[in-house]
Amino acid sequence: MTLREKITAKIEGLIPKGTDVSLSVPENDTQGHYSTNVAFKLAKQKGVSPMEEAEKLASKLLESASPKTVAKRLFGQAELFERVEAVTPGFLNMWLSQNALASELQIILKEKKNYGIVKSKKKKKIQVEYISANPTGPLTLANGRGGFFGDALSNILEAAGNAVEREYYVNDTGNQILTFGKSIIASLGIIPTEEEFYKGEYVREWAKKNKSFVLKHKNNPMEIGKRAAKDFLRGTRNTIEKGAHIKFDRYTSEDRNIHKKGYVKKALAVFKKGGRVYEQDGAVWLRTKDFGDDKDRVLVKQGGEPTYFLADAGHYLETKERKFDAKINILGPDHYGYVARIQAVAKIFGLDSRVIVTQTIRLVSDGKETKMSKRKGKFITFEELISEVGRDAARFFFLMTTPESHMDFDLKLAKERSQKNPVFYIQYALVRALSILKKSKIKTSAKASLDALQTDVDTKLIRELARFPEVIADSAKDYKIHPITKYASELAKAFHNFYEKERVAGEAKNIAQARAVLVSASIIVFQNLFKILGISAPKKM
RNA sequence: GCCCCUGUAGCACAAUGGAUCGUGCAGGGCUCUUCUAAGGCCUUGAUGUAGGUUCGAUUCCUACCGGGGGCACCA
Repeated sequence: MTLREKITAKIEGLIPKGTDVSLSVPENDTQGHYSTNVAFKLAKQKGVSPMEEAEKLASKLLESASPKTVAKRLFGQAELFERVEAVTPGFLNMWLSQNALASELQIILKEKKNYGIVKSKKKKKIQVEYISANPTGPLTLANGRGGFFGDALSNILEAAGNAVEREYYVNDTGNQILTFGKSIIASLGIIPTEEEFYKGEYVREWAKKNKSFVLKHKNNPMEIGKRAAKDFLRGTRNTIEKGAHIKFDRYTSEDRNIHKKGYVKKALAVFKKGGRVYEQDGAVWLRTKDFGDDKDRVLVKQGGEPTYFLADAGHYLETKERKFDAKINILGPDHYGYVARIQAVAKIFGLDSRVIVTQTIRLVSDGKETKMSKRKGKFITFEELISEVGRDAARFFFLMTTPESHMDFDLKLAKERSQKNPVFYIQYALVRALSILKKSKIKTSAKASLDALQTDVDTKLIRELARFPEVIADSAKDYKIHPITKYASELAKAFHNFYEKERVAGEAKNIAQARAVLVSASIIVFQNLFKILGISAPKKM
């Protein structure tokens, strides 16, 4: 039970059932360690003044604590609050007791790497799909953004007690691969180029490197496209896994896992059986309008060929049949138009589905916009970003923002700023913590008395540590990552402040031992935090 | 034209309908005899415009003015 849950439970016990109690952590300590606006809600229900309600609640909270206090003290525990105050116009501010805070440290020491992790009895099986870039070239920054987001989101959902599969869906067949193959042939001047061909430098490079293969199969562009796609996917996997430390459990092949396993036909059969399709102009359409889409969508083209959309439907059916409770799909902004139709499909299959659309990254250079285009080959690749600014800096930089923010990105500035990236500030805090324990040579004992942790700086650090499970829980609920990066900065700030203001080595024994516990707990939380964010936990810098 | 996202300080970003709008970078000033100064402390500076709802609006609603993206039998 987190501190927040303990407080919430206490308040809920004093008010009518069904009233939502929400707690906030004020930035200013004079407004309490935790604060609630529940008095406003109660006042509205009863038609009285919020201040009156807040005052009543404040005295009740203190009363409810006191009868048990004596008994609790006998067992070495004290009450939750040190102080509760009602403040105009009706806020209820609460300060935790030193004992309540200190006991949280013992929990951290006991749970170690499980601190902040929810042990769920009924795990939900969730598939998270991200990146899924076409294997027709290098990864873009937008791919990278989605990749970092998906990776961290998967970590968070796992921490919240779910079983997560991280999936990369590879479109390794169909029209795009055909076009890709043709583009390669055209890049050698064998056939004339066309508007929709891929024209990046990487296309020509691959063609040159594989010239004999291209010449041999110049009448079979699909073959060439598939071969090139395989090569690019290998490069992509290398960038993602080794370069960016983005993990995947499964690379699902559209060709092998979906088409060849019959899921495309199966999906169509389900649609037909459910009366969701009709024929028009020689094509087969799905009634996605029934589910809020702008228009109905084609499943089978005039020539009898399935659309990508139908293949994607097959993919969703596969996910459903593999017994997932939910699927989260993280798409780039260029796929926005796709959301309504794929959600329609999910609904038809009865798959709990959520689509998160990340917004564009606008590439700027010296204040001017540079257009990114994969087909024209004008873009900064994800790989370049990682090698220029480093993986931890790149990851943190992207995770700091909400997915729906439109970022302006300047590689030159990013390089300049990579040295000043907040991620180093946070990692440095861990390094300092490790250093303290190493230099002071004090053994951390879980049984050490923590009464000596009395200064505001000590208390502030404990409070930040105790927020960790709360932040993780909130993020999992909202599918948001950036609050965690913000929390990481705040925790690091509290630690650096502690480092400057208080000492461990050289203090009286009881203080040194208590602070050693505090430092150990900090190390545990930093390490758990870094694991979830996917950044490295350095031992020295 | 229709749909989605978005407008906060010089820059990049935060803010479950809550209190004096936060953080980093940049700018100005202080700070290493002490567990790593990649640190600490102080400081300058912002909600696109006009209405509305509310005890309370950066947040919700309307209009306007900007920015990005999407509107294929491509994905």
